Amino acid sequence: MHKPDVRQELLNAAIDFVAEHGLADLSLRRLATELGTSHRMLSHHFGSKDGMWTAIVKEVERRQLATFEDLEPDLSMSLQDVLRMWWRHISDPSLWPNERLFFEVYAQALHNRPAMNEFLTDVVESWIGPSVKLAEAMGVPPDTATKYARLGLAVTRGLLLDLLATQDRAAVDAAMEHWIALITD
Amino acid sequence: MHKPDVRQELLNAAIDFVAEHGLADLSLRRLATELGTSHRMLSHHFGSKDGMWTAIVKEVERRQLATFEDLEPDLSMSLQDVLRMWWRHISDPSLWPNERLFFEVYAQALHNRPAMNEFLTDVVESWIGPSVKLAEAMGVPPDTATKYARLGLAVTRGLLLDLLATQDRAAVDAAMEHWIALITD
DNA sequence: ACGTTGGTGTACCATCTGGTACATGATCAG
DNA sequence: CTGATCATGTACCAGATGGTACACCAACGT
Repeated sequence: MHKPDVRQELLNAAIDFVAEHGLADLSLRRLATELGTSHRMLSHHFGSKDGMWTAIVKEVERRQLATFEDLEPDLSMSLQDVLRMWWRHISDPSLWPNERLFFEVYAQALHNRPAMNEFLTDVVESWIGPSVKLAEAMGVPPDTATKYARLGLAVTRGLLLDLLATQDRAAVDAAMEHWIALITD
Repeated sequence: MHKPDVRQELLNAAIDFVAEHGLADLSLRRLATELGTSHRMLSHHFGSKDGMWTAIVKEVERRQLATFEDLEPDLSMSLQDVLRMWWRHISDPSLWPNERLFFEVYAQALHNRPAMNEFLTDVVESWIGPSVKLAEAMGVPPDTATKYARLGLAVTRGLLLDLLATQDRAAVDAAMEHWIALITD
């Protein structure tokens, strides 16, 4: 264990905590205590409080993009089934803390919080790109895919917000099923 | 000017400020300074800091619901035009600060912030209800309206998030137009 | 005229905040 | 072994925070 990369371990633990409890009004000292270390260590490894938040935000961005990599597009599946698989994957309760954190960072970035300025620049494009690519791989014409991608992203995020707030799995799943039926009639 | 209801005036001014600048990591003293008063006054009129945030959140909820009242459903219009009018209304830049604040409160409520616990209970239902009522008034069958309402809410909020982040009016409007075409084909 | 009520200002408190100077200890290269 | 590097711990700082005690004053009912 020469280099356990303590910084990375601290970062992972920190994200787990803020994903569960939020990052608003969170002090370095409180976070450090929750992580079993001291605020002195967080300052040391991340430079400052802003450095800490910046690192967290970057990791949140990275995890968001990684969501796509977890998905293996099986070309033998129907388009409907790929969409269903995608929704089942992204709406899994194990991802809820990450998604709560995603929306919190999103909202704070909308208010020009210092550490989150760059978050918005790719928050839409970085999803539309892979979506279109996936759709094209499934045989959807490029212009059609582009037309649906932005709307599909809105549906996904809107229904996620709904699910996180109401936890009404049946109703939200039904709405997604309705969406899938609408675009693959 | 016997009772200018200084509390309500302070609350309105406070909401204008937090809508523009966010409420995370905002201290009573900073807010008071921005409002031209002292933190002593905010404590006096709202009881405590939590009382202040609670009052703000309740007002945000109230304003959200009031969005529907601004809309006059003209039964001579086509369903498409009503939807377009609704989107033009709710996506107007003058409402952006309120909507940024709405999403910030939403995100913080997802993390069980003390003053925002009750925010989530009606955040979906309170929109679906009026939506269904409006759709029925336009002649849409009740079960169809219910089926579309939840999905339509997700589309609206998802595209609002997109618009607030990218400010790409043309692309987001096109996506909404695509949605309207999908459900009114 | 008088007392009451309630908005406002001043001043203070204990606590917490982010940051840092300094010391200690562990690991590793030479 | 020795020196260097880096993670960690202790202790402190100046500033900000939420809250509050107290005094003051204007408006009001009587």
